[in-house]
Amino acid sequence: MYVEPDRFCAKLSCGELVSLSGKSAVETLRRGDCLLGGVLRVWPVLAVISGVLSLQSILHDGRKTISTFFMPGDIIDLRESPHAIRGGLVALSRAEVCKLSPKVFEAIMAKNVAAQQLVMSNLRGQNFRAHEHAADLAKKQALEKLASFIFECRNRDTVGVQRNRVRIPVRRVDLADYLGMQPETVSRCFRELEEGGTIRRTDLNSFQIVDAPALRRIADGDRRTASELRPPEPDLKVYRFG
Amino acid sequence: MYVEPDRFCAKLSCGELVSLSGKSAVETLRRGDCLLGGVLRVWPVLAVISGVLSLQSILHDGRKTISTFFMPGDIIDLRESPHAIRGGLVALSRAEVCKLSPKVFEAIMAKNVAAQQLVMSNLRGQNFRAHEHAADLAKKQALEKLASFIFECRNRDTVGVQRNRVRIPVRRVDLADYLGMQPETVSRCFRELEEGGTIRRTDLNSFQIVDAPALRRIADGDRRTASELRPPEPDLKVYRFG
DNA sequence: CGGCAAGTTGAGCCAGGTCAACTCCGGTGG
DNA sequence: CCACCGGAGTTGACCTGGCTCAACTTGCCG
Repeated sequence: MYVEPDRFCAKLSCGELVSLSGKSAVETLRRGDCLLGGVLRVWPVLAVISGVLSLQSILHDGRKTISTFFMPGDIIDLRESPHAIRGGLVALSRAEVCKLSPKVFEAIMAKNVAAQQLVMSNLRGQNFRAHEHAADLAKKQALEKLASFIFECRNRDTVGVQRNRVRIPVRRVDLADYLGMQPETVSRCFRELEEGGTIRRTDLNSFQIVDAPALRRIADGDRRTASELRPPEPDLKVYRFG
Repeated sequence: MYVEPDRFCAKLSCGELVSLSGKSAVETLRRGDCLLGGVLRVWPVLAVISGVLSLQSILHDGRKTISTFFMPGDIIDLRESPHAIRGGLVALSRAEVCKLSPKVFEAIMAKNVAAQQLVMSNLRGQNFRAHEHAADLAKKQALEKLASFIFECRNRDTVGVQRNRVRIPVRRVDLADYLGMQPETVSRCFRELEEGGTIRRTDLNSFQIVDAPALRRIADGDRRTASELRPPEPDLKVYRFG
């Protein structure tokens, strides 16, 4: 599975870190703070130190979508993203980002192989998650999307105290915007999971996975219950792709 | 806007290309051919030479999703994608891919700066498109998604004969799987766009954009018609993010 | 203990999914 | 040349998951 890379800044050799710091700056954001086009054109490369950021777009009539969450260790590289206009990079909690000068960043990427591989790996990870997320959004039902998100959340949690304790690091509204649903629906789905005995909530934003296999099955769109599974896949379906 | 990079293979210096070729191979695929987990673990890095490939996932009950299209010039790097199991890389048309040895690929990335930047840029482009796509899937209606796709399609078309002639390079079903809707709905939306005078179809898979601004407005979720736009935005809405 | 933001619950409705029938088209063989 | 076939796309009628709107509860902070 995806392994959280160490923080970018911590990985560089000393001299490079200095030259990097020379032209970059750490900035602290409060929830709701938004970096828009102007800033991002000057600083299109950021490293997330702490907190959660989101890339969001706003439709003309106010519909809001969060296309991705950025978490500590992520390198945000928006140089190929000419939009940044309708929408922006928004902090969803208190957050620290390290603004990197693209020029210095490029220089480091060119000569420090370790840094380069780290960044590449992070980028691939973002890509992978984006694809998974697209698959979730496209065809899954609300409950399935939420189940899927819980796993995503668990996999990304760096603190990762115990394997089946999960903390949602964002508000319901943000979660809804990320999953392409309404906060009301998110709420109903949480209740359904809890009533089905799949999770048990502790406080508002954290809970425990009681029945992980069942949750996995829900996330994968498998509507069978545990009891229906006894005969271990007698009919092995073969899918014709294309 | 996003500019299609040249083909990977064409950009490398001669010696590197040779060393690359030494451990890689071009493979020709027919529509429906599918590269699954096994192959992808050995060859997780591919360059698309021609044709269209798709990354797809299958839910347990048969629901299929295409999370992304890969087109000529794209570098497919699935090393951070441990799934590849439920789903796979499927050719949507006749296609040629160049299988790259990860080891050689890494070596080239480490020492050839031009190649490295090319690959990085392509990866960022994929990321950007994935984010846009997620935004489309999450909150847009069917018609808006289709309009959005038409622009994506136009922007990526390397042949790009004329700016407002568009060719859809995939079947309806695949388009539906990509946009998270049913082929029937895609069909209905095409009709709606045509009846509204926004596009004019020539043959089944290609058409002409008649009213690009209107199409843009639809894609952006702006339901006003051209006539309602006369007063140029008198009320400038300010969105509060977060 | 007020006051506000966040989250939850309920009732009604509609965009788009589903299913089934039909059309259109390119290829194949008699 | 036409008859036939199968895959692809389209159309219509019906139904439902989740959006909407409004009211209510909970939690947090001074």
